[in-house]
Parts: sequence; structure tokens; C-alpha cells
Amino acid sequence: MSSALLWYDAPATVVPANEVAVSAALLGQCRYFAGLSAATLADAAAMAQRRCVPGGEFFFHQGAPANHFYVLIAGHARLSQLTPEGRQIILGLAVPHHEIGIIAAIEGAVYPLDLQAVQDCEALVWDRAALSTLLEAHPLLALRALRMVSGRFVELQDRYRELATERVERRIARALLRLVAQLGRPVQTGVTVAAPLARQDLAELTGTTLYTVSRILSAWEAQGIIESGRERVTLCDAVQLARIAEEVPEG
Amino acid sequence: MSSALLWYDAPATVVPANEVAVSAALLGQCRYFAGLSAATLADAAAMAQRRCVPGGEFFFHQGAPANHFYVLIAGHARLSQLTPEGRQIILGLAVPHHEIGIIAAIEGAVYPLDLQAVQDCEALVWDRAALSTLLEAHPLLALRALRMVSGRFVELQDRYRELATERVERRIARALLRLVAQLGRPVQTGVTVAAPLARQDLAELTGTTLYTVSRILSAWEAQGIIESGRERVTLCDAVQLARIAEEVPEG
DNA sequence: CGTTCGCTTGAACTAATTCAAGATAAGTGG
DNA sequence: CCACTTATCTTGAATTAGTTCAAGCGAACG
Repeated sequence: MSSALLWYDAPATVVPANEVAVSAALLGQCRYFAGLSAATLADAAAMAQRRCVPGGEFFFHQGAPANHFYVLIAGHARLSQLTPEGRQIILGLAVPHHEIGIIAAIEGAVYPLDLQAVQDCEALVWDRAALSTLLEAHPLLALRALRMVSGRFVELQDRYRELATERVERRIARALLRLVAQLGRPVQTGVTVAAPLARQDLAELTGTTLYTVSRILSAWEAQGIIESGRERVTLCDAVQLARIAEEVPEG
Repeated sequence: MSSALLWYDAPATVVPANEVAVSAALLGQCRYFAGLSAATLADAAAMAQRRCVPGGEFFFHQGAPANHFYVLIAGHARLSQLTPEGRQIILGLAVPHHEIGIIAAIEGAVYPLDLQAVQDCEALVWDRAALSTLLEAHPLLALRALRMVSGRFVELQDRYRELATERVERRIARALLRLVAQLGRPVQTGVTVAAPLARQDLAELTGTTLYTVSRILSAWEAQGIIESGRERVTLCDAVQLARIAEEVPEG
């Protein structure tokens, strides 16, 4: 079992959610609700709750009844699956504004993966009944949900193709570029991934092994593309990494 | 370029779509519309058209503006993607009742893959404007779309995990079991896949090579699990194949 | 200060790919 | 009906990318 993407100090952006009420204004700042009518926002806000999940704990587990829909407000969370053999794969990382668990809209559905807080998280949450009511009452919400899932589907398809056709080095390059885009924080020598990122995590993200990741990162470090240390990767030469990620042999 | 999943004689189920009108009754037989209110069906039927696509031709291409939503009525079609290097992967096979292209509901979207008729196909089709109107007017339609895409998403996730963690032999076993479930036709010695299925097709379906598929099928044939020939595979021993597909080493 | 945990690296191994040659079967046209 | 052509499939041999195993290093942590 891996777990470096875990248990690091909550950054200052995590605010204790003392107030129970969720304001329509807060909702309006979420990508999912942005630009919707005041009536819709009010309706959604009335049914929303807040939930805080400490780093390391789970929002939900794979196979559990999908009873809640979340919009992450603060913190990072890891989307992962366990194989029947007990091997873990990471399907992605949720960052603030990410919507998770829309499958709760479906009668009888179960979560298809684990959602684990990497650090202290705060999220807005709707239970199944609220979600169903909202989606039926506000067609635009349902359409947004559809758009959101469709977008994720297309992304996953691309990653599927990547996994089916590309070498490990390129897959790691792409994963790292994605992580930097999601979680990048500028530092002196480049941009660092602002979360503890173990070799094992990268391996589970790219469908390879800890050892292969280590070898490839070592090679990149020798070439000056990255700097890395214990659970830490800093991208120094994005152009060269992009070249590795994209380059077509003959073309 | 592969292409055995192509150009075979249309079975008797293909009916020339001479009549232009689409009846609500026909719609009611489609999984996607089944059980909806008469008003919804009438609305949807009024906006529907029919389209026939001869075997070998494309419904649409990857990257083209997603302007139409299809429900396949007759024939099989192949969902595939081309890598930048020109290698093809097959993401799945659409059979009658399959809904394709709901992404057309999204403003500005493009199709993320190719849809090619394997044999003569007939489909119901709605253009983007009709689809948007329908989904906004009938929340249940939007919810069904959401359910449909979510289901596909979960399936794709499972295949992603499979690709990331399982050996080729098991992936081929699973693909074959899926194909038999979708397209199985009983014969004397077992159940045959009722479509021309080249080694290359299986390779593109499972992320491996023609040669590896050939070797594995040969081995299975020697063990009496399957019978196979040119573009043809018959499953004889489903139990043993399922064992290969499922078995966990220790446990 | 010792233990733990994550990382690195070499060496052996293996699954799968690639290349090459040929076999089999299906059309095609004389 | 037969030769010719083409496409699919098979199989061996060489190669390789990536895994697995094992040993050891070094930083963090109690």
C-alpha cells in the first residue's frame, strides 16, 4: 500500500466550517454552479451541507452506496481503486472546485472508487434525495452534470489510449505535467508539485512500478529536467519534459 | 490499419428506412426512452430523424464537431481512436440500443472518437438543437443521459484498471467474454462471435499486438477453450475462459 | 541514536514486442 | 476450374521494455 499523497499539513486555505448554512454566494463561486439563476442557487444552497474530512480519512469507499455528491472546497483528495489482487491504482487527484460523486444521482449506484483526503478537506455535500430533487427541478443543473461527466469521460478515454499505446517514460512525463498544472507552486529552480508525491504514487498514477519511476526520474534529474527528493518533484525544464510527453518519433 | 470488423453482409434485421417519420412507439422500445411519458416520447419522436450508414462508412470522425446524437437501431458500429502516431485502438463496439454522441448536448464539443459502421446500420438521430431542447424540456431525459454516461464512465474506469494491472492473456479473455455477451450466436460447438473478428481487432481492443493475440488464441485452441479461424472465434469452454479472466493467483 | 521509511541501483528475469518467413485461406480473373 | 493475388494467420528467433528481487543508502523521526 502506498500513501505519500497523504497526511501533510493543511495549508492556510482550510477554514473551519463552523457555520452550518451554505450561502448562495459561496455556491456561485463554484464552477459547477457559476452563472446559474438566483433561484437555482438558492435552492441548491438550501439543501447543501458542509463536511470536513481530516487528511488521511476517506470521504467514501469503493463499493459503498453512493449517497452523496460532493463539491470540494478546500484540500486535495485522491481518487483510487483497488484491484481484486490488492494492488492500488490512482485514477486522479481532486482539487478545490472538483465535483465528485454525481453518480449519487443514480438510484442504487455504488461508488466506483475510493475518495481519500490527502490533507484536511472541506466540501459541500448533497444527499441523494436533495440531488435528485435539484436535478429534476433545474434542468440546467442536470445538463451541467452531464457536461461534467462527459468531459471526464473524454479525459479518461485519452488516458486509456495513452496507457494502451505509450511507453512508461511518456506516461510519467504526462502525469507530471498534469500534476504541475493542477498543483504547481513556483520555486527558485522551477515549479514544484505542492503535495508530497512519492515514487509509488507516480507509479500508481501511470500503471508502472516504483522502481521504473525511480530510474526514469533519476535519468531526468541527470539531464536537468527535474529536481527531486523524498516525496518531492520540481519541474525545471518544462519544454524538455513536454517534448518527452508529446514527441512523435517520425513526424 | 486493421479492419476485419468491417464490411460483412447486413443481416436480415436491417430494414430500409423508407418512412421518414419516427413513431413514439419505436422510441418506446429503445432502452434510453423506455418508460418515459407519452408527452416526452412524442416530443422526442417529432424531432428525431433516421439515418442509414452502409457498412464500412463512418457516422462521424474523431475531432469533428459533435452535432448529432444517435441511437443505434440495427447493425454494429465500432468506436475507435487513432493515436497521433497513427496506431488505432478500439474502445468498444456499439450494438442496437446503444446511445452514441450525447456529447452533442454540449456546446462546442467535438467527437472524441470515430464511429464506423461495421455492417449496414440504421440509427435514430437528433441534431444538437433538438437534443438541447429535449434535454432542457424533459429533466428525466437529461437524468437518463447522465445515468448512461456515468455507467459508461464506470465501465471505462474498470477497463483502465484492467489495462494498468492485468496481463495480456487475461485482458484478451475478458474482451472475448464481453464480445460473446454482446454478439454471441450459439453454434454446435459453443457460442461464436457473430461478427468478423480479426486477430488485429482483438489486439486493438486489448492494447496488444496481433502476434500476441495469435499465440494466445492458438494456446487456447490447443486446450479446447475456443475454436478459431480466419476472422472467427468460437467460445467452447466458457467456464475455463472465465477462470482465466477472473482468477486471482493466491486467494 | 537507532529505527523506519522512501529512494536508488545493479542483476536476473520475463512478458511481450518486433522482425522475418512461411502457411492457409479467400477472392479474382482468365 | 485453375493460377494468381491478396489478406489473414502462425510460428520461430531475436530483442527489448519493464518487472522483480535484493542490497544498500540517506534522510526523517521518535
